[in-house]
Amino acid sequence: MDTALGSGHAGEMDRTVTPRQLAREEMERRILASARRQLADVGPAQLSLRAVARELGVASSAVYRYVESREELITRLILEVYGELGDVIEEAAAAVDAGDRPAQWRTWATTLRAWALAHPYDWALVYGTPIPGYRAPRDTVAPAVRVNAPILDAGGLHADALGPEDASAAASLAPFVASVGAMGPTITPGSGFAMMTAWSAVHGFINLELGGHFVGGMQDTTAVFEALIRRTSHDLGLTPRGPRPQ
Amino acid sequence: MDTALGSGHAGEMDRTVTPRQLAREEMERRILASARRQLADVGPAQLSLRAVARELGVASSAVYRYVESREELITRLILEVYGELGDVIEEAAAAVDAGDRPAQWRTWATTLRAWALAHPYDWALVYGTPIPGYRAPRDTVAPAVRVNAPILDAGGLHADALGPEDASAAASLAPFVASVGAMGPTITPGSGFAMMTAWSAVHGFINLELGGHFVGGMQDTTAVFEALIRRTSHDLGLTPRGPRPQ
DNA sequence: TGTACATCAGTGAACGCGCGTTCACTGATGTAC
DNA sequence: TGTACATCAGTGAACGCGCGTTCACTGATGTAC
Repeated sequence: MDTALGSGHAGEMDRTVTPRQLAREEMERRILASARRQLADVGPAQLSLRAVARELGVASSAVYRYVESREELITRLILEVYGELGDVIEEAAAAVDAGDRPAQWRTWATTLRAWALAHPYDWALVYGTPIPGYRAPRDTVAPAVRVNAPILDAGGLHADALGPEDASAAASLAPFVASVGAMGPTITPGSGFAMMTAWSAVHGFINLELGGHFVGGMQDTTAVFEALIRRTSHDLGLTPRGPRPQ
Repeated sequence: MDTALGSGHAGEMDRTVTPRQLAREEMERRILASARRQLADVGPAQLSLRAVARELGVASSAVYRYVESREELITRLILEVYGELGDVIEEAAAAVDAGDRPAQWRTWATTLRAWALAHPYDWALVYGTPIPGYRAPRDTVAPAVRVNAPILDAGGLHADALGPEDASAAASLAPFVASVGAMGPTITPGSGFAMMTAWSAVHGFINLELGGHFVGGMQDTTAVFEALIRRTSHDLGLTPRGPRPQ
């Protein structure tokens, strides 16, 4: 069967795509997809290569043509999950006026939470309790940053939440301030701190909600989360005043 | 061997404590202790009855004299961990002037974090990613509340962090407000919300720190956490003004 | 275009290990008379 | 105080299952001449 791809006599750079290569890519996709499905049933710690092979109707040893070890499969999953979440977040951010910083913050937070609730095990894989005995490699850092990039771009520039008594906190945040600066926006330690605090609040809320720790305390967690977004939006200096203590 | 315990002729209510009973209690303790130790090595999902038996130098079937199933062992561990954390928190709270609410808040938060860093797997068991397939029973609620009791008592009374646009959040918090009220202090939905937000920020910070998500961003996480405490203390209305955005 | 050799996806058996739970049993401890 | 019986902690073997990883192999696909 002749397709339009890799046309004519095989050039030197543009190698013809062989059926074998296509099959390999397809199988690679299927392995990752099956592992993702399993993740949702049993959690990262119980993820099993044999079960993946079983689901694909293939000898368990066959999987080793594609994956070096269970550990490597987990790493690939983590990368994939970060990548997907990054896509979702970026897509949501793109649908909102880039200059409207409160809207960007709100979008980031609600998208993150919605994704976490829809894919709790994917969430757990990247933001949950670390898997015992598993050590994430370096390649994991870049895709993790992409998830947070929109809010670094969008917010925190006006807040200054550190006072004189927080000097050592300000100093400690230097690496963060520097790495954000390297991405474009210049921020102060104080706004970096406001960012971290808001980030913590959002993560904490999501984790407590997923862990069932709000059960019996809140009727509509979404409504409370929306209020949390408004409040952190003030704290980040994105929205003027609003209700304050005292 | 005659001890002072259960003296004289065996009364009707005050049963003599037999060696068998003592041995049973001792064994019960040893099983839980061994399981706790294992938890720290392999995490909740991999906790194994056989490994506990092995560590105690006992046939694996012997454990079933003390524990109905793996599931029940996990429940017992959760209760024990909540209990211990509750003790630690209460002890710390008692060492601080009960009327000094900012100090109470600070103590609660630093104690919680210190305990989490010292016992990451115990922390994970109760506040981490839920164990796949495990469903916590009801008895788990009361000891969980005890952990948070000191701050419900100590703070949030002055904050009102909800405005008119947060009406549905305020309504949603009714059960929380009611259950805090049942414990003694009367709070408004707004201060309940401030509490939840601060609680989320503290939990989020601890989880992100434990997950290694701050690595490379902060030099001294403790200093930043201290700043977070000061900030949430303002937000709870415990400390007057302080640095503010804008 | 046809043949000879190299590559490599997938097989199936095996190694050596782990797990939770059950069951018939032995022997020590506890209790009633 | 002594004997007869009941309780129950702990044993060891077994059931039936799972796992990650290796290895020699078959047979299809790809490549060089």
